[in-house]
Amino acid sequence: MTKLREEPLQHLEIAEYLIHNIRSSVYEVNQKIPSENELCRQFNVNRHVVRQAIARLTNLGWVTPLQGKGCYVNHIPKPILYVLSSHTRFSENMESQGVQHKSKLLNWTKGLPTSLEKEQLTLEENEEVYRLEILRFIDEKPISITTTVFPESEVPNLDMHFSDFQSLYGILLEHYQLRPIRSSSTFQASLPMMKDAELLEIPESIPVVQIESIMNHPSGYPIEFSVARVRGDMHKCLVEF
Amino acid sequence: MTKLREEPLQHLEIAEYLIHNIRSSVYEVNQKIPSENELCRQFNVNRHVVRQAIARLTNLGWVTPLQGKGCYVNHIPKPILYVLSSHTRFSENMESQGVQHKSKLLNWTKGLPTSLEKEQLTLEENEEVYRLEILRFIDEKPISITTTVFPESEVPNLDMHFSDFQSLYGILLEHYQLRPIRSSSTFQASLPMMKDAELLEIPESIPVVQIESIMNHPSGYPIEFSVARVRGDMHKCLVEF
DNA sequence: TAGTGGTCTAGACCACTAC
DNA sequence: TAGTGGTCTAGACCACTAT
Repeated sequence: MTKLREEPLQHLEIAEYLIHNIRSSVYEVNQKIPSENELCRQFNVNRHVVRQAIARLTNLGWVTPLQGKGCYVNHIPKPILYVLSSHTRFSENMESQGVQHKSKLLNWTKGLPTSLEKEQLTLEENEEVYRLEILRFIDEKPISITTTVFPESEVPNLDMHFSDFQSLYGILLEHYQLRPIRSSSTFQASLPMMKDAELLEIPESIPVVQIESIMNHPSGYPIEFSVARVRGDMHKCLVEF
Repeated sequence: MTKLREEPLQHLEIAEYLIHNIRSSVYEVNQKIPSENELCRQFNVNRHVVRQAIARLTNLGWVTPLQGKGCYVNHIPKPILYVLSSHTRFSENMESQGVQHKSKLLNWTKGLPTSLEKEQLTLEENEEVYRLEILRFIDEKPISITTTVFPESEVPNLDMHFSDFQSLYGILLEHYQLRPIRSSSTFQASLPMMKDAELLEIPESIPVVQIESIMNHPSGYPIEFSVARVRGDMHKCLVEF
């Protein structure tokens, strides 16, 4: 009996075949790739091998399998440009590019800061903070989750203005005549936490950029510390010097 | 016959168990986790299920399996801070933090630019460029790959200075009295290309930050366009305003 | 030689979707 | 009901490492 299989790594070959077909639009965006059983017949391999190949594509963000339906080719959007400067805000950035956007307040708390927050905002002992979690959308698709923290003393009764939440900076400007100025930002690529991946509707293996920013009061002291987790594939950040 | 299995998703449970044990240092860094067969016995499941769990950990960057040896817990380094400003360079950044670093010229070419390069460097028709690929190390571990492009006219005979390559900016300063100034940078998270993942010695599922920079001549026109792919887990970029 | 991870086959049952 | 992807079992052979 001669062995049918001469070269190993069939799952890699199948993965490459599939990626090639996606790249060359043989399988079109938002359409299905052939079913697992179909690919088994096509390559004359066990279903497990096909599933290994598809797992690879899923991890790399090419496709999303849906139980009972099929395995769909993802739409990889052209990344939105986000200009990082001392004065730019999310809304302004999106509007300057003519992009339809939206924000949603996921939840908020008032209480004692973490030690990191305390340090970044140079808070006094026992000073309380407002902590907001905001989910932002572009073209109805979630793009980022931001956790942002203010000293309670700077924005007293902030939560009174949360009904019909639209824009954080709208609230600050309207009710506190406050226009925070970006002092510094750090950014880093990482994999999302499971909770963030769910909210952003991406698999756990799609990277996010984590952007930590410190915003100052116009008179110079820090009043906001925020940590944003942004879909890496939808977002490109620009800094000019 | 009662079914032995009541709840599904055993591979997820095993993955969580393993991650928990890594977090709490039951399995220590640079040490092995139990072998696949060991875990099969421990959880009384098929080896395939255990492998699914380990694949998950591998994708998330927790462990690296080595054929014939075992599956080792990765060391997740504290990210190096890289300050992005108009004048900072890689070497200076590393030295200011007292970090041992090194650069290696992987290869270089001289020829016509791509359309992107031509646009970014505002080149004339048929103007040639030097294109260098540089691999950088911190503490002997690869951290980034940079493709950097110069108009040939700005650095004539650049390749004459590549023997004993140490620092790109050293060469520019010594032989051309040139100190490029950062004009703008964009950054974006993504998964590495296969070739980059190999050079950076990371699995394909570990994210990288892609940083595109345009550097100007002191008199203001662009003379360098570079694209760096940096290990996301080893690198944190700081911008001050 | 024994143990490890890498690959593959063959077959089963389940949950979900479409019809 | 048929087809899809999700999960799991049982068993095999391979390549590599340690001894």
